[in-house]
Amino acid sequence: AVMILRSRFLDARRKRRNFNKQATEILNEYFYSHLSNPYPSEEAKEELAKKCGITVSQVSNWFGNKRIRYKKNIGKFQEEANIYAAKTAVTATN
Amino acid sequence: EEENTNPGSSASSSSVTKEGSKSSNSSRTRKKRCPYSKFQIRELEREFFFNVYINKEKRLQLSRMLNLTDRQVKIWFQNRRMKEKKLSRDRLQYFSGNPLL
DNA sequence: GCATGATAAATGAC
DNA sequence: GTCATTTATCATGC
Repeated sequence: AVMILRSRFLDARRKRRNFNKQATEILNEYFYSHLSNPYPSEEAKEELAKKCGITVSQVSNWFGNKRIRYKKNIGKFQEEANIYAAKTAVTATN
Repeated sequence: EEENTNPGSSASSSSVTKEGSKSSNSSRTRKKRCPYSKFQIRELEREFFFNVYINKEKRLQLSRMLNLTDRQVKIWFQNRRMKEKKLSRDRLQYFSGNPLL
């Protein structure tokens, strides 16, 4: 029994699984609404993790990857940026 | 699998002039990340098993054997300790979740 | 075939 | 020393 759990834990680590659409939505919302400083605090990470149903480490990984990949090719994310900018504009202006 | 010889990653030859030196740049050029070979990893892991903290003496010895700088060995142990800590955290979180069983 | 999440070297703050 | 991070690389999904 323990062996099963252990093996499942070991190979479940590096085997990648995409996050569900809702989680990605939440993460992107935060990222593009904090584009000038996309560094969530520890508390913010915990909250995001809870809302997304993932671990804090996964949140950190996501932001790390997002930051550098965005920086490396801003053009590729322009459309995505506009989408989330419009989405959060409502709350920003009100 | 090759083992990096010069960290400067610069071109060939000469080299050993106290690499890096600072002729001008203090740190503008970040060293390119180069994955270590299986052999290097095995030896590092072996030492880590005996000692999570490595002394300066063994560090120098190990760095020579693996053709790495002391700084690289030092950094490797630091990263390895962080990895161990994270593994413990994940393990705890995973088993506490009790998804099945 | 790239997109994406996780991990491995390397840096810097403290 | 720890630790968040940057960056490249790895491994997988699709």
